[in-house]
Amino acid sequence: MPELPEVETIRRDLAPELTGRTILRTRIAKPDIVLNMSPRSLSRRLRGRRFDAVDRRGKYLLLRLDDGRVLQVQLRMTGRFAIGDREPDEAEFRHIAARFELDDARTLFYDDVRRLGGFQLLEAEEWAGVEAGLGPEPLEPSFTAARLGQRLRGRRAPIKNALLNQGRVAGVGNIYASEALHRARIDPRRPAGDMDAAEVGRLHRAIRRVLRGAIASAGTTFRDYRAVNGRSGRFQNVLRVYGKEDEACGRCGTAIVRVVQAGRSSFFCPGCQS
DNA sequence: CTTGTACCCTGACCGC
DNA sequence: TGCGGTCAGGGTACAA
Repeated sequence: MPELPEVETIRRDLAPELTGRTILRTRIAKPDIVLNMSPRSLSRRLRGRRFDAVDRRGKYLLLRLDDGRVLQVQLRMTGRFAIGDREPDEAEFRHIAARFELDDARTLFYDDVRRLGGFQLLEAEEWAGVEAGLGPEPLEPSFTAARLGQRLRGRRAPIKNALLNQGRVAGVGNIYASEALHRARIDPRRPAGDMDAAEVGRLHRAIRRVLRGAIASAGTTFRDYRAVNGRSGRFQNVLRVYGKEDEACGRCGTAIVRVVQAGRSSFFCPGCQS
């Protein structure tokens, strides 16, 4: 799925379009994308509701409704949105799973090839419970190097795995974990709790730089990710290790290697990441 | 508590 | 052209 920068890009695309709009009708084409109730029940509860705000927390997109409930969206690997007054380009959006008809004669379309993503309509307290399990938001001022160090203290798991754990830090996924570790010159296999303060400091900086840079580039389109209405990101042009197995490290020239950690690919430079 | 594995689902790609 | 294996920006339910 989209990681934090991709979800943030989608949030910025959707916020001005949805805020203040009312949902006239919801049509669910693929029932398994509604995660905590029946599609009928979701449609019934959304009818007549207005979007008050479009927020993000970690990789969750939060469509806040005027009845205080939150329509929580997880895009996982292949979730996408389009909005318009007609069906989106069929070549790009061929697995439309949900349609939300709005009061301005347009429709919000949700497309998801693999259907790993989906929607949950939550009461405010239910969302608060989910949110309580998430780690700090890495671009907030409250996310300091000391806070990161405290979140990693005592962890024996490899640092790469710890970064993917949303309860440690929210929003970092497989691409940006590898990219941040390369910029911080830290081996992804290092036990998370073993790093000294200087290393944690470098990692903290690197996480923020990478995520900010990726937002400024409207995300990374490595494969499936698209912003609203099919726009690609540009951060793939400046990746340093992700997907670059056997290519020369831009910093030291050593060949980038790929290893598997927790079932996911990690890319790093054995020459300058220790 | 931790850590690893299986699984959800479809499609693209590679070697045979 | 087909077939099987592998892999994919994610996360959860289990078992050990």
